[in-house]
Amino acid sequence: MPRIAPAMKTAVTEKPRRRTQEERSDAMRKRLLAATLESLAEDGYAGSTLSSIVRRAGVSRGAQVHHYPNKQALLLDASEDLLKRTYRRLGALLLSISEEDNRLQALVDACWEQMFATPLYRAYCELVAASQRDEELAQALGAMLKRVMALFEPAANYYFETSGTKLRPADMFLQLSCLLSGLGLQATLLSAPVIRSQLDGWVRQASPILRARKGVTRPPPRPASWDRVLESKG
Amino acid sequence: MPRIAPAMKTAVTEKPRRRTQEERSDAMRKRLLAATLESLAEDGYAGSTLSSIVRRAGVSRGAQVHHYPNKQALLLDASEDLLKRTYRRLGALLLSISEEDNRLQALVDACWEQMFATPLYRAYCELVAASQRDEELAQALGAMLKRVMALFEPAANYYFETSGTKLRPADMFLQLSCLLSGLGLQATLLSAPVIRSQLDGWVRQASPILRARKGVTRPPPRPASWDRVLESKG
DNA sequence: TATGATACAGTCCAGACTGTATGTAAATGA
DNA sequence: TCATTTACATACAGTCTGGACTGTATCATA
Repeated sequence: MPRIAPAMKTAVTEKPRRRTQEERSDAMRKRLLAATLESLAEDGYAGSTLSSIVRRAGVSRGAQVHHYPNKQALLLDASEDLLKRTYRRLGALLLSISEEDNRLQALVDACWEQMFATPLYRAYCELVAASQRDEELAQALGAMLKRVMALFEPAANYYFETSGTKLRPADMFLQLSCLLSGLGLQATLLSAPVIRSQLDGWVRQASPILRARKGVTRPPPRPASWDRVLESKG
Repeated sequence: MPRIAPAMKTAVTEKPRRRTQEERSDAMRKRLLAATLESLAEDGYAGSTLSSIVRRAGVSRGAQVHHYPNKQALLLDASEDLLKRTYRRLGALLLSISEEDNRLQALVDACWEQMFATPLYRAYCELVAASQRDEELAQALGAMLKRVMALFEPAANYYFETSGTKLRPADMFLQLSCLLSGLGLQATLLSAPVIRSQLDGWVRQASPILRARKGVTRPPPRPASWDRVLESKG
């Protein structure tokens, strides 16, 4: 396989500016993690072999083994990356619905489209299934779930209030997340109308007891945990 | 490896009554299918190799290849078997709640414990995940889901009635099934109290609009499709 | 009972996967 | 600028998998 000669490289890119070691490592890890999550979503857990991942990332086998001593380490870090991506999406989502008038419907639709009907959620499903037989992975995912719930909970209670029930908004949205999980898992087996009707059904059923707080038109404050997780990377 | 000599075999069992070819085949297939579903639940899709399955079934590699030309065929038949088992469980479940006073709570609890918090559901999850990359399996599972829903729908409308909503009982229970799917998927990641509160939460929230029909104390009639699916086997 | 069909057992093999070992280029820092 | 560390590439070894193949026991039937 002919590789680009250094001379030619510089001739083309003009300024290949010598990258620092850390930059190189970060970029490489980023590529590997992205490729891993892609592979999990598309090829499944079993199909995500190290060979296929590095091929997808366009790097050599050696690069992977240099950054991750074994497959398990790569997948654990990929889970971590999955959490970060989820955080970012959820943050953007909560922010985007702040100025919707039908906030509940908007939230449900956005959650479905941006969180559950996505390749990232497919990757999550694969990891959850695999965690059944991988104690370490199970712990990582369990902690991850807790942290996401911990982020979502205050936001839910900030945006909404319940009436005529003992359930708090956070409980309702936990229910929603379970519902969306189930729908997402079987999305490819169910017809689009069935999914649509389930989403709308939940909204119709929840709206009498779940109201958007009046006067709250700004997104909730960023919780501290947010920054702790996203310290690195943009 | 010393195998039991035929003479010894007869001496021990006394009446080994020559089995007919069909009996032998059925018994063998039964063992293979049971082992396959077990393996799916315990070892996952990737871990369910032919070697591990035949080992679990206690038969030779040759037996499997004789009855199923390849792995795909075995898994497809295992999906079919999964459907049959689900049918039986659901039937028994619907029958068992016919004489409960708090029918809704009983149904939800029974569904969770007997349908979703089970190894069989784990096997289903593995198959669903795999169906993402196996068109044939996806079709089989999709058809299966439809048939189960078709069985459940009339039963739901038979036992229950809704009030104050456009949703029919069947819609409510489809929502329940999605909720339970999501809970089941992540059961090992969630704490028991969270699951419990979700189950109870749904009941509390659904009970105002979902009432058990008065006077209906007998199980729904067996639909015709039932017998078509369970024609063979007990 | 003889003969063909069916059911099952055990083995072999090509390919694939993971982990490791070794070699080369790039960056660091003294 | 040069030695040393870090980043990456390539080759290889050992293991496992699925499918093909061969041999044997059991059953159906004429």
